[in-house]
Amino acid sequence: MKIGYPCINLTLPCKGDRTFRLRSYSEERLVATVRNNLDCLLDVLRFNAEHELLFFRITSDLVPFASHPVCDFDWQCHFREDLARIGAYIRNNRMRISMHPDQFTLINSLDPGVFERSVKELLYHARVLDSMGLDKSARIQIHVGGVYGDKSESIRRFSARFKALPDRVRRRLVVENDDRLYTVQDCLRVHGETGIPVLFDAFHHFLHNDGETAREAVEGSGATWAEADGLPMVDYSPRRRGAYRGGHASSLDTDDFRRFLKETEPHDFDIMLEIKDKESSALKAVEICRNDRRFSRVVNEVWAPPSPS
DNA sequence: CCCTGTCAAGTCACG
DNA sequence: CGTGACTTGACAGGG
Repeated sequence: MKIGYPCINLTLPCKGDRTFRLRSYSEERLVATVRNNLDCLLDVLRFNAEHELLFFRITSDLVPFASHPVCDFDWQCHFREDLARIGAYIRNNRMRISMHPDQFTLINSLDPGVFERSVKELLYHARVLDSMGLDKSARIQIHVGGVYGDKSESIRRFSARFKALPDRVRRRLVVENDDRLYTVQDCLRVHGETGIPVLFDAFHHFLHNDGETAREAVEGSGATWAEADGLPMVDYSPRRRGAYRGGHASSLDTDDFRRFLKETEPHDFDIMLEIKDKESSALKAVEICRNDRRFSRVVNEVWAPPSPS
């Protein structure tokens, strides 16, 4: 099990997700911003390595407007060495990486233009990971998309579109259950049609499910990951007490986290803590796993399949 | 320098 | 049919 947090670090002074307004786009502005973001990313990764946080989500804002028509700059070439250096650092420290394009990326959209823009956005994400020389355990997670009045048809459309995606995108894509439309069960149907691994989001599952326990959902989604895909990825946010819905709680509820770990034993996975205070909660999680012998997974050990005995 | 309206992109629920 | 939620900060223009 590796423990991580998404996109930004609140301890360090640098900001790794700097962007700017489309109106103020210029090549100089882009280069300066990407320069800043890459430098900061390496700082954050160093911080993570020092604190045994080996799972990290790289922000989609690393290269602002990378998939927008306004951007005709060859950032991959210009920043080749920086990207390669970051990738080497990730590999040397056995870090796990994910990326998560935002809600505008919809490969099952009825609108061909939306689909087209989504492919460009996915290609951008794949290029970031490719430029870093990361293997296919570095994943890009998206939701299934819209329902458009017919979920089965929309799942079929997702699957058909998926099969036609560029290989560099297809090999990294995973689907995540969302909080209103597609449950873990729905994602498993997508897996059945495409073979895509299913990323389990515990918070979304709590808000939207088909009656199965978190344990069952972890087992079902976990079985969709082949060895070359890397360990299953799980997103976890604390449920906010008293609020049925609402955003992520501001800090880790250690009791709830312990309960989740206990409930899902002995299944191993890498866990992303999507919590407002970022690395602060992730560090708490590392402490919990290290100091509590009741938990069977070993943090940051190289994973091996459970022995049959 | 401070204030504040607005920011690339989509979909669904709600009133 | 129009607006807000999703999630949230910070960019950038105007005073």
